[in-house]
Amino acid sequence: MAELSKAYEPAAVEAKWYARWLADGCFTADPASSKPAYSIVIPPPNVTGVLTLGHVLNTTIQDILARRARMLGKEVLWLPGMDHAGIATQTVVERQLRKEEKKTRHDLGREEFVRRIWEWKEKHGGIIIEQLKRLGCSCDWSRERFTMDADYSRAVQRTFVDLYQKGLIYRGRRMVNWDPVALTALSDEEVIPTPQKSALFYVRYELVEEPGRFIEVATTRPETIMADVALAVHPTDQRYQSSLGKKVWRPLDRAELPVVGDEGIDPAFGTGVLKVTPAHDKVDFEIGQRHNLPVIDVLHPNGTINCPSVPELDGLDRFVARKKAAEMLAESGLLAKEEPHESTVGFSERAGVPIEPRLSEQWFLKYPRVEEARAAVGPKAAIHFRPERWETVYQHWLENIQDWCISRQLWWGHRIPVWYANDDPAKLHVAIEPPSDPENWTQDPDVLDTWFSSWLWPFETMDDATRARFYPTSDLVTAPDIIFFWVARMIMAGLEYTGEAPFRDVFFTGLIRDPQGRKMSKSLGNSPDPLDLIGKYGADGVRFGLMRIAPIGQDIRFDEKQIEEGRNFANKLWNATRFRQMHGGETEGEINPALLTSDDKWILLRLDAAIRAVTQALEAYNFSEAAQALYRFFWSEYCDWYLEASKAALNSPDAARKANTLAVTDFVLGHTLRLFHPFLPFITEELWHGLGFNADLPEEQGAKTIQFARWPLPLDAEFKKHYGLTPNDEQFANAKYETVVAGRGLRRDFQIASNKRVVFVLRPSSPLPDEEAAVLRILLNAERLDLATDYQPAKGTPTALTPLGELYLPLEGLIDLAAERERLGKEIAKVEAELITVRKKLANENFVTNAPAAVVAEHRQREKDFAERLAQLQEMVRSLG
RNA sequence: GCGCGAUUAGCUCAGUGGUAGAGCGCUUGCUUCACACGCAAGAAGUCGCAGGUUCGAACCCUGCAUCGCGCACCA
Repeated sequence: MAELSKAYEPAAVEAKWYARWLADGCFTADPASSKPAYSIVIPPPNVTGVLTLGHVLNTTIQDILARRARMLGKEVLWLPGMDHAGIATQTVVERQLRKEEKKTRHDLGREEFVRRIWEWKEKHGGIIIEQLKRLGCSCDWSRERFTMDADYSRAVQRTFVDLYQKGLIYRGRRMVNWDPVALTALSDEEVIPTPQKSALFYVRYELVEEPGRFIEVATTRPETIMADVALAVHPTDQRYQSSLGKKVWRPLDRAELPVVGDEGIDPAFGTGVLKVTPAHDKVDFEIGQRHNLPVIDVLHPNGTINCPSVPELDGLDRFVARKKAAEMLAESGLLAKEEPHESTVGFSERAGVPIEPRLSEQWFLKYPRVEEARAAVGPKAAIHFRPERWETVYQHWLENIQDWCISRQLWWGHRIPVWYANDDPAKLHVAIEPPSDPENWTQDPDVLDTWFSSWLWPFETMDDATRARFYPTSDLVTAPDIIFFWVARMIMAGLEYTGEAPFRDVFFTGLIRDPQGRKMSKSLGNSPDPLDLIGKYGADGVRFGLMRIAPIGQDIRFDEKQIEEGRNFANKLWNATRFRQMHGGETEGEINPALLTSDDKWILLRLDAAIRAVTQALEAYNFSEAAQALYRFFWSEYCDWYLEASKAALNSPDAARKANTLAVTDFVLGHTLRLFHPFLPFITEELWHGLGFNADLPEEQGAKTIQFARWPLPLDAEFKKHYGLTPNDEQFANAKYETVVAGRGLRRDFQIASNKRVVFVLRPSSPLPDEEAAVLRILLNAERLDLATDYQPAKGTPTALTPLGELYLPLEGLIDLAAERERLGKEIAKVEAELITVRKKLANENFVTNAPAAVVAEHRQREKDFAERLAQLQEMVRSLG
């Protein structure tokens, strides 16, 4: 056994073991293995991404699942990879290009720009992969995938062609969400509705037929007036009956517009009149369609005004133009008023600017297998969501699903596999391979939405042998904000292309917030760098700290303090193990049942309870509960009680007794390390070897690495019988520990420092073996513990009633009748209060007749105990005189 | 407007019908031969509010309030 340092130093340990695991191929999944399969695909992080706490939470959970599955004897595949992240990546490289070379992507041209992105990817991409390794993630790196890999790209294009041939993909001129910064269309899901303070402008439109009479229209967008093609009112609105069918003059860019009636108008909003601008609003576009109105587009793709007939506005940015247009209206007396207004505006998820509804030619997908996808998720269906409430959200989205705009006006991504004939653009060639006479065709310039590739991730990342073995995957761990983007779409793609649901259990994590409850964000700077945390506290500390506070599906308030606790816990584990090591010897083998102490039996029973609790919590995906159970067992039960109590045996001259205690210690530690391993992979591996638990094990069961050691099973009835573990043992040990607490209480009450060696006297209620007294003495940090059935304390000697008898702390100079009387008085008051509560309950006939018998019996027992105790305490007071 | 979640000790959170819990923080005492990233002993809560069901409610039901999140609307 190598000697362990005083404090756990994670850095070297982590680096050493991760390298060893990789070298030994521990994470590599073998499709030929005969073990049952377990698989997870990682939600592929963006190639531009760096590790966030959200990733840490997410991947730690996946690692726990994967490592536990290995310990359960499964063949595990945790398949990692990255997403090419169309807009994000293109934006990063464009920014760099502008900064370093003062060029745009158009200066380079498409081919060169894409080459630059690949260059960037090789150089800077995938930082996050190295960071995941630091965290200890047991991914099968030999199978790492990228959504732009050649064969993956081919699969994406094949999917496009297939869906086109099935008639599900079509091209159309539609209203889409336009990002005027990234200059591309977006899907509805990429638009974030955001409340905005703006202004409502009341604009006066003069009636053509009745000069001098005006209709007032409330609008938030005066800069689009030039694109107005009508005014609309509700057909039954009494106020405007006389205007229906008449015409009005359009301000700014003077023209005659009809006044139409449309059911879609809300008479209660503004003045009840809507200016119809089909080119720049989805609802207006629909009204325009219904009334056969023209479409006038007055915006350039980048959001500047395109209206040469109004030179004052032409070329201005849309927001500058808004102010200018309002000023112009005011000058010409057509602005009745302007009032503050709050409305919700759609923002581009990526560029962070308001999107612009825009009519354009795009590719759309009519989702396949919608009904099957709905049926596939539910309590009794193939896929189960945790927490279950997300199933409602999923169902609701699928119920109201709209066609998916899948084309993007970007250069970085999977090129749409469509060619248009040069002599007839309506003639299409839709195939993975270009036409045989490419000079006569032009390929569609657009690429596909990144999610159109991600939705194939669970199966297109696997080769045939891997897929045959590991698909469908077992668990998916992700955040609920991508239910629509990713989870739902993967289910549909899985059903369409594999005929199966792509996973069984989906675990949704919570969101990590800062201590004030705000979302972590770059702009707030409230997001700590997980690598800094790992450097400071160790990967195990970060993992355990986070797992302990991550309740099922609830948002998490992050505080570095919690990570510090994780680190402290790892250190505790380290030192408790070091204590074992200091008592030398090789790992002990068989436990001799005849030599077991009550403490030994107690800790074995506690271990049994911990194994059950941890296993049960993990099976329920309740990671924080599992971490709590481990924490409590190891720190409060093993370290605080067992380890201290075992010092009695370890310091005794009886070698057989000492060896047996070490055997129990080794049994408990060996099990504990395995229970901890999914949470704390590095330190448990180090200690597993440091203490030699790997010796004598077959290779597939932990000789080389603890990750293949068997997951602990609860102690079965046979084991308990063989070692004579009964509830009585547990009760006796508990009585002993209660006695210790009472004795320490006496110290406190009489202000005796905890390090001062004192003499305690116990008048035992039943005979107490010497070795038990020795344990009491050590736990009380006493010079001596005298057992005396006939002990006559001096009047006023501090006395505590304990389950093992009366415990005295006789010290010269401490005898203080008044103090002792007061102390006893307080205790009597406490017991009396409890007694009253219990008696009240028992006096209630309804309770006695209706409550379960066991509950009533329990109350009766308590009444008896309290009454007895009270009598004893009163007797003690009386004896003080 | 509709829906979902939260509300328990100063803080972060467990606790689904039978004596209110943990960690941190706080107070006090300890460099007790594994650990000061520690040990021991404490103080600390009308379980958001109001009704109801029940012998009994933090827990079940109804309503309300506050905070957060979705969806819809948004001229």
